[in-house]
Order: sequence, then C-alpha cells, then structure tokens
Amino acid sequence: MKKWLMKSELDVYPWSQLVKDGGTHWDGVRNYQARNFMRDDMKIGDQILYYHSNCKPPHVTGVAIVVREGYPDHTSWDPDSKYHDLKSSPESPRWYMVDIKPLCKLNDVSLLTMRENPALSGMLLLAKGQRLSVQPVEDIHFDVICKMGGIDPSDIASQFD
DNA sequence: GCCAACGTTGGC
DNA sequence: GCCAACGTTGGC
Repeated sequence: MKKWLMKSELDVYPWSQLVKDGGTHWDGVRNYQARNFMRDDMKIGDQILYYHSNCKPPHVTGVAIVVREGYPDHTSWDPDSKYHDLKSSPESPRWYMVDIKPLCKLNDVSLLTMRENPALSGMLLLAKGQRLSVQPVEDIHFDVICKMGGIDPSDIASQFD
C-alpha cells in the first residue's frame, strides 16, 4: 500500500468540506505527472496526507483514503467547467481523477515544522520549487507526519474496513 | 528539437 | 503582493 500527499487550497476545498461531503472525486488536476499517479498508481486503500496550500501557514491537516481508482475526469470535456480542455473527450480522455474519503483528522502540521524535522529531510514536498499537487510519500515520512499530528499511524489503518 | 514567452503554483 | 520555479506552448 502506497502513501500519497494531495494539495488543496484552503479557500477552494478545505478538509472541512471533504468531511462535510463524506468524500469527493479529485477533479481538476491538469498536470501530467499528477495525472499519471492518479491514473496508474493510486490504489484503493492507499492513504493520503491532506495538505492545505496557499494559506498561512501551509499545513497537513488530515489523512484521506483512496476509495476509487483512476477514471476519466469528466470536467475536462465539460464546456461549462473552468477545467475544460478542448483536447479531452469522453472517447479520448486526457485527464483522470480518483475518489477519496476523509479517514482521520490530524492536528495541523505546518510546513515550517516539517522543514525543521530532520526525519523528513529528502521529502519531495520540501524540495525547492516543487509544486506537484499529487505526489508520492515515503512510508517513513508518512508515519513521522502522523505522529507530529498526534496520531499513531498504526491506529489509522484499523479505521478502514 | 530548441528555446523564448507565457501562465501557474505556492511559499514567503 | 511579489517573485522564483516550473510546465506548456508555439514559432522557427
């Protein structure tokens, strides 16, 4: 089972909204690398660090889980969507998404405290200039961040049936 | 196939 | 609000 991190702008789709909705489809990703992760690599049961970007301070705020694997992002051929892409169609979809559900709230773990933790050195999120909105996370980094957020990672797994 | 111009991300 | 880093586009 792999671990991931997904970014959402705090004022666009916060964790609280994910909880309110009981889960969501992760539409609107228009980056090929992120798309490939969703289309090819994210599997049901994979756990996701939910990250709030574009806020002060940016932070990880919870753990979500993949409940449906990659399938075409229908907003890509919807002319009324702000994510509309003329080069995508139902017959030849260019963009993909997964479905996720909230699994477990963490105490917010700020980007700064992550930067300051030597156990997280080398983490992709902390790399200079990185801006992938869907990215893989190493198991050990995942566990460290959960603990920083006040949760024992072995307790999270048992919450999913 | 190169690369300049442009648009976006996202921390600060 | 600024701007560095990055990805994409399109002329050549």
